[in-house]
Amino acid sequence: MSDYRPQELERKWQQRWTSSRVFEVTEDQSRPKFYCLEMFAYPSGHAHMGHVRNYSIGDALARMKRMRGYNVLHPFGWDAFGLPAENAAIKNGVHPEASTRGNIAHMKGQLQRLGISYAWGRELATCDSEYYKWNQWLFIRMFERGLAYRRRSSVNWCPSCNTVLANEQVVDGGCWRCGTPVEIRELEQWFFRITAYADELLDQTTTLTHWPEKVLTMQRNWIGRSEGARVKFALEARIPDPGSPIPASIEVFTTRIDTIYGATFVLLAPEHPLVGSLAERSTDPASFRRQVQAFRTQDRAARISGDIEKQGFDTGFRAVNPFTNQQVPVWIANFVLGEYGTGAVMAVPAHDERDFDFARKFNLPIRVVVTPDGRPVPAEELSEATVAYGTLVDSGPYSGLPSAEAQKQMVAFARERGLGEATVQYRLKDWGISRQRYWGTPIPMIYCEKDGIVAVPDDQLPVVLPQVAQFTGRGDSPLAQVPEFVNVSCPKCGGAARRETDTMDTFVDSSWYFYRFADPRNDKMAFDPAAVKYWLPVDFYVGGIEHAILHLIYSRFFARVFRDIGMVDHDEPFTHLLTQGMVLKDGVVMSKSKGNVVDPDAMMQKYGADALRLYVMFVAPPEKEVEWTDAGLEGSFRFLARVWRLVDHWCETVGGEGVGSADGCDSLNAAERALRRKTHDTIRRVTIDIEERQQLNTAVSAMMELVNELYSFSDQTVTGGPAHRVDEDVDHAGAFERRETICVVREALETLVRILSPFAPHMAEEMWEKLGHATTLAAATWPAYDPDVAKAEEIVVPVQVNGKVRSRLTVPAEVSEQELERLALIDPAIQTYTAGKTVKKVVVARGRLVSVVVQ
RNA sequence: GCGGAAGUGGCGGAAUUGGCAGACGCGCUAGCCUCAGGAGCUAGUGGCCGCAAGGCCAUCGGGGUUCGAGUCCCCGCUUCCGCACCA
Repeated sequence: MSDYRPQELERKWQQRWTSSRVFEVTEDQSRPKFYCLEMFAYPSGHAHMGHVRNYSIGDALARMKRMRGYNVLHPFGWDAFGLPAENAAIKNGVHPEASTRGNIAHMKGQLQRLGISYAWGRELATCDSEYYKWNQWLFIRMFERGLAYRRRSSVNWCPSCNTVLANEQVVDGGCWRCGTPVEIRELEQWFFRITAYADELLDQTTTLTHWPEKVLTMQRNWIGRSEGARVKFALEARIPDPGSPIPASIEVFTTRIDTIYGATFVLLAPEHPLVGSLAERSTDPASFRRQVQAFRTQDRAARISGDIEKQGFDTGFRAVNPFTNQQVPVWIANFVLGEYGTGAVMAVPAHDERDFDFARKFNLPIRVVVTPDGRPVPAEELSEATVAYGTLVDSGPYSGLPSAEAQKQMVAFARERGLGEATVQYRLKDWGISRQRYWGTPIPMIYCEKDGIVAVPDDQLPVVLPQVAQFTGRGDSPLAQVPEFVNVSCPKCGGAARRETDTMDTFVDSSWYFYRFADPRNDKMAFDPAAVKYWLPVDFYVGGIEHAILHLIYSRFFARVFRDIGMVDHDEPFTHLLTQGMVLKDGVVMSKSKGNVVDPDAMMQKYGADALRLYVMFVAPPEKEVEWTDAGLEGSFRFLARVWRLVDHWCETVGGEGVGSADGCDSLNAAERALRRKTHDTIRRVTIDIEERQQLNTAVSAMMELVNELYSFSDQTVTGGPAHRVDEDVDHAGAFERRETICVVREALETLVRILSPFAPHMAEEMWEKLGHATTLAAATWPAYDPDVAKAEEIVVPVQVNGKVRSRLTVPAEVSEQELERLALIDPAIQTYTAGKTVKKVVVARGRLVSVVVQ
């Protein structure tokens, strides 16, 4: 008898897996491939429970699929560039490269102790020039195609991180990383034209049938397509014209052109390009500018704290509603967004809540032009805006038309007259990728006085990140401090030029790493298209919901870019997405600042990696949040110890080479048949739970049931089952004379060990060995389920009378419906309820239930 | 406000197509074993009534469909998540 001591045996099997290279793969055409991927890790220094859960889930699937005969690619890597390493450098002077390498080494050790079946031979880190060289290569391809471009723009600036943020990285008005309120700055920036793919990214969400609905919804909302029209409102010519000419009209964007007869004023965003000219020509330019400035500064800060009051002022200028030909006042309003649509809107107070509030506050006219039934309603009767579609009233020739039809005709009219046209607006904006930081991929561009913006020639890639000794945290790009980096000769004219000193957003790195895993050591190209064609798309991708927008939309964008430059032949990179829930402690996310972190290393030290893995999969379905409890982990440990004792008890008796089966035994007694049935039914349940449902918690439950059954079987079979043997240490081997018992138990144990191996691989290997197998379990075959064996011979069928269960019939599984009905009606317990009453109806659900209705 | 998901014992959670609600585990109770137990084994564990057999009530609340509803439909409540002045 030996006790379950996970630590030693886990080390043993980890070493064997490494030395036998069982998890390394090639493009084996003879087997179906399966690409199982967990989101790679930022090397923060320590793996946390979220990592443990993420990788345990992925590993269970990878190991199971491998045993099912798939050629499984299961790689891991490091999202190694990023701000924390650089901020640490500013604080304590350790170079980001050094701290990152150290963190990777430590975390890799942790993951190896967890026993995740990674193909470590394919490991990559994005901070290696062998990797980021291809970021640069791809950037240049995008530049050539107009998908990467440079422009001056207002950008989100985090004053704490001292760098720019993409729109996707601004959360509640603050930095996604540190929460500091975001400021607006004007900078020259590089952008990726993700909007060129907006429609495709939106439309193809419908093809992602194995993605969580929640993620698709979030992406759809983020892209935010809305169909409408741009319409020009002519500016009144009465504007005095000292100085520069100004546009003759204001273009507005609207989704409700059918309400244009109710457009009684025009609103401009404080950022609208026309504002300067209007100020200049206004009666009091100084006051005009002061008010605009107040709105501009107010905007961001106010948005963080929540609602802001609607404010605005009359510019004094007038525009003409092109449908009514009436003059309407032009106001500037703090709630109109400069970056959406045209930065100008036609205000229809009767049919838009915001415009209604604004009109009421400033006493502007309201006109009702759409009603549910086409009957006019006086504006005075409105207590709030009516936003719904209906029938037009007081709308000239369009009166009486339904909204939808009116929209069509009005757009057509506007187009004919050159007043406007149908257009589509997106909430999605181009992806700003310039970062004024050091620890990232240098943008491979050169600025020449003569030739302008010039790409670094391919044969000069990579542009290697230079060594920088001092990290000051000042707001400018650290690379600008390195003259030998900055000063280059122009690749075109050879004259003096300077390099771009910004680096790329690290989300660029993570947008295509899953392709690189297919061919990670290629030094001629980003990846061999043939290797990617074999492995991609990723069959199963596991990661946190926090990447629902950022990473997952950028990756879908990059897949299309690679497709359009001819390197991949699919549209979508991830077939099946599983977003695992967070691991909480005391109801909140574990974090150092809250002091509620449970350290995976400590848990592995105490209970072993297998128990930890099993626990995080058993505690709840993968996508749910879970609350960490030590007691739960102990329970999982106890279960493994229970399995251990069971196998320990039986192994000498039933062990042997080759996988055993009870197929040949045809003289099984009832207990043996029952155990076989449970064994095969467990295979069925666990297989479906992992492969089809990813419901890992119920897979574990099923195995626990089998173990419970094996214990009772042992108790029935021999005096002193495994329980007693612990203390008595008696050799019972001689007690088993029945060959059938040995066959059935062996089949059950070999099944159990194999289906448990995706969850507790080390212990499963050890038990597999104890059962007499010389080859590694990691490469063993998943047990086959025999439906005939799993089928019960006898079933218990409940019988209801008027909806309440009154009796149970034990009948042969093959029993007919007629026979079931007959048996139910003659059952004494049922007859006590039917006596003296009329049986109105009997419903038989074959194999499930009999329902008798009496009156 | 808009959009999404979900409400089941003391707790985490089960329940194929509408078919025995509460699998499995945690916790708790009792017994056995033990020098000891934070080990192991056995049994019990939704509520109420009952000595018992058994009965009644129970899946957020209220209606409905059905022989039969946690599951389907309608109304309402609550919670969580995402977006949020996007015209």
